[in-house]
Amino acid sequence: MVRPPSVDSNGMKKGAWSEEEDNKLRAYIQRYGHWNWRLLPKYAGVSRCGKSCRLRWVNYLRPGVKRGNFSKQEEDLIVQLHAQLGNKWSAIAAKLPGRTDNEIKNFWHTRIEKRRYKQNQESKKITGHTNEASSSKDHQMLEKETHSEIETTQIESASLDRPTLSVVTNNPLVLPVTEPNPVDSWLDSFLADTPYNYQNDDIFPPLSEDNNFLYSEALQYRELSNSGSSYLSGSDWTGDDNQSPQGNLWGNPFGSNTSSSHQSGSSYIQPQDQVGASCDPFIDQYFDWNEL
DNA sequence: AATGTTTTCAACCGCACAGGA
DNA sequence: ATCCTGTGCGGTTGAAAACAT
Repeated sequence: MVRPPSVDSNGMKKGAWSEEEDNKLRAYIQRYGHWNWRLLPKYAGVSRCGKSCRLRWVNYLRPGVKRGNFSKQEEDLIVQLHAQLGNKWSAIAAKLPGRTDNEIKNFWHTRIEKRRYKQNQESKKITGHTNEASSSKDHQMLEKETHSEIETTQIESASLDRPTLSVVTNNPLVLPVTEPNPVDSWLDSFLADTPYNYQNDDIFPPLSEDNNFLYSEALQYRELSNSGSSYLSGSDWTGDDNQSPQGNLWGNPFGSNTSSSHQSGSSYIQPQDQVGASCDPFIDQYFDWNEL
């Protein structure tokens, strides 16, 4: 049920993710967090646009993401929340631990909405009402109907806030971002299940020439960045325009002045301007920036 | 067993918004 | 005040899987 892999005009892969890509992305984010989605794929060694990486992480790789059928309780909650919030899938997802907005959206359209459509059609047959509207229009109307039907339903404020992610690392360059339980428990379970031991530096996939940030390229970045010209192509998610990157290209997200905040339920390391280091601590192991 | 149809859901796309320069 | 960039969201797509004939 996934799109076959393909490569766009910018050399970016599209379509289904391979296990190798998943492992690279997961390993990188587990270690460093997602400090900049646009630049992240380069450092992580995946030929994907940042937007694709974010989506893959958020909807599939992120620890704690539940897969499989929705329980009756979850379904009821979705119905109730949709009545309150409408198509605010991310807001609904925030109340269902482990469920993503994409998954809930799909669930709504393929199960709940369809079931109601059928029920609606059946009740119309019984009451003798006919409807000449096209099926798609019917669908849209149904959504409005179902929305208004339960609009008055009052629900208890669900205290099921999605747990947030801890960035787990033992790299001294990375400030650990820790969250209170129950985060640790499910994250530990996840780590135990994964093929890599992400807390072990020796096992982390090493830099390689063909899939990571190259030394020469780093020099080029730095040179052009300092001169104020744009080097990177494809700053948009889709990678199909040529806007120049803004700021922080050489910021060190792992430095002493790193701060963190939370966005969409995960720890988010905010880069701070700090000339003298690359965005990737690995690069710093290989050469002395002061000599450049 | 072969073929056609429907269902499912991962992934794509474009837009809007926040925040920094 | 304006522009630019990064990010997140919601709608849509499309191919595999499941089901029906």
